[in-house]
Amino acid sequence: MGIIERKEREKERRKDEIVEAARRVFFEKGLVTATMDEIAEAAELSKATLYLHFPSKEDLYLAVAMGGLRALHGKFQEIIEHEPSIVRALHRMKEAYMEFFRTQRQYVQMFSFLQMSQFHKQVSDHMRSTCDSENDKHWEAIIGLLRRGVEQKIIRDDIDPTEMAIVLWTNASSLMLRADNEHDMWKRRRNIDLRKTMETSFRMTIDAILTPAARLEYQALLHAEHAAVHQS
Amino acid sequence: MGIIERKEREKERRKDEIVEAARRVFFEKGLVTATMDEIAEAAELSKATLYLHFPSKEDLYLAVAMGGLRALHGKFQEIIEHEPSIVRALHRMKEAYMEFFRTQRQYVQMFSFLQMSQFHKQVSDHMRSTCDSENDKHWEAIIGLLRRGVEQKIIRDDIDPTEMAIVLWTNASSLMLRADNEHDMWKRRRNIDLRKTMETSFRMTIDAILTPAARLEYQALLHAEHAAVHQS
DNA sequence: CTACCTAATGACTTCTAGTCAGACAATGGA
DNA sequence: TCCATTGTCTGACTAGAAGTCATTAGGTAG
Repeated sequence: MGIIERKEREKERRKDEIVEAARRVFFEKGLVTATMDEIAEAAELSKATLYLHFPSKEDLYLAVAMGGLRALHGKFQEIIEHEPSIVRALHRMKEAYMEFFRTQRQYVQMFSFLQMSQFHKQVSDHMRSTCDSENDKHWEAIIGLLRRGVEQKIIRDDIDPTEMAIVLWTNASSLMLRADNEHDMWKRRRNIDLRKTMETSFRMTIDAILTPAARLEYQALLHAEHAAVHQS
Repeated sequence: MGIIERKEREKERRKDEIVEAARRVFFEKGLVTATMDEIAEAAELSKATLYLHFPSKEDLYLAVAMGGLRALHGKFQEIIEHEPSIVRALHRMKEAYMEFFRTQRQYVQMFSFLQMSQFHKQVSDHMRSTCDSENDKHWEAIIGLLRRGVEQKIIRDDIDPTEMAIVLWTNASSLMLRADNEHDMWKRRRNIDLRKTMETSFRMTIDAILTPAARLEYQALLHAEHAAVHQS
């Protein structure tokens, strides 16, 4: 009869509206300072209605974070599917990663929250498993790419693709978080640019896992880009 | 007259008692779930008394975390001062680091909290600057060691000691946090031991920053240790 | 027109961080 | 010995926000 489906759709849309309102409020105030009343006001709904759709503030926060993760994952997927060169794909994923957080800084803290299990006091099992499967997709994509790299002899065969995916992603995230919090402090006190430190760290890791031939390709790529930047 | 000094001492001791009680409660329940009433009970004081000594729950939490950081820093300092070989010092610091968090897992989340600025809603300026100077000491120690490494041609001279200190510490911390949260998940789903991943990541980074001669020393050290473990 | 179902809400409860006026205890002087 | 002072401590309180629920409103089917 179609009415049920329409209601389903409307319910989903309502949920999305709430998440979008929550995103705005959380972006501005962060998890702790933002209140459900403020989010309700931003969504032009009553607080009780929010609780019809999300069982807790933390669930709502995670829904916002998952939206961000999906967006970033989409960019990665796009690169993985369309870039034939694995070396270039890794490089472009790093660029996309930097760009994503440069333009949407607030996701840095949100993604880090996923790791802070002691703050997950009220997260529902349903949301937990949603996060889980979303995360799994993300890991699968990166691990798959590295695995292909090993098969194609781009990446050394004594490297475990899964381990290396964890190392790359975890290191990038944590340096990004530090940059988000302490960028000015390091610049001021010790004249360190944490953005550059991230680049250094990434480059070092990639250098360490590539086969000699691939390393040459990577260095040529960096060199070309360097030249291009200095030309413009 | 000595009485003032005695009062000072008693006040300090009282503060320490509160921190110790808080540590027990925070270790058991984490920042969010633990309540000031519980901590007051554990300290055998009223809640109002806690607030005479610490202006907020977060301040108290950070005081506990700083106690942990001081303890770890002490172990590092000990190694730095007494171990003449920089390669061995780095290795022993890694061991001390792993051991510290193996025996006191709860500090993993606590240290990570330092980076989650969005949760610092009520931290006093005084505590902020205490953390700051405590952190600074810690960084100075690691950076100093790496700088000596460069001077002694143990570490490659194109490495910036400050940058590398940040990379080493940040990467270790973030993998430790992931291991704390997701160890079982990775073991179960993909048969990955995150402890080993941490070792791999550390070894790779050290390998990448040492000069060729020092790298031989490092590999010999790992080899000897490996043999010793297999013998016992 | 009525019965029903779902979405929505205002008013409510509960919990906990943080406050404050006043009790209590130790010191020091008369 | 007694009083004044100072600093420590606490029970009872307030404020604010998460989460709940009985009730209302609006659309749908018979």
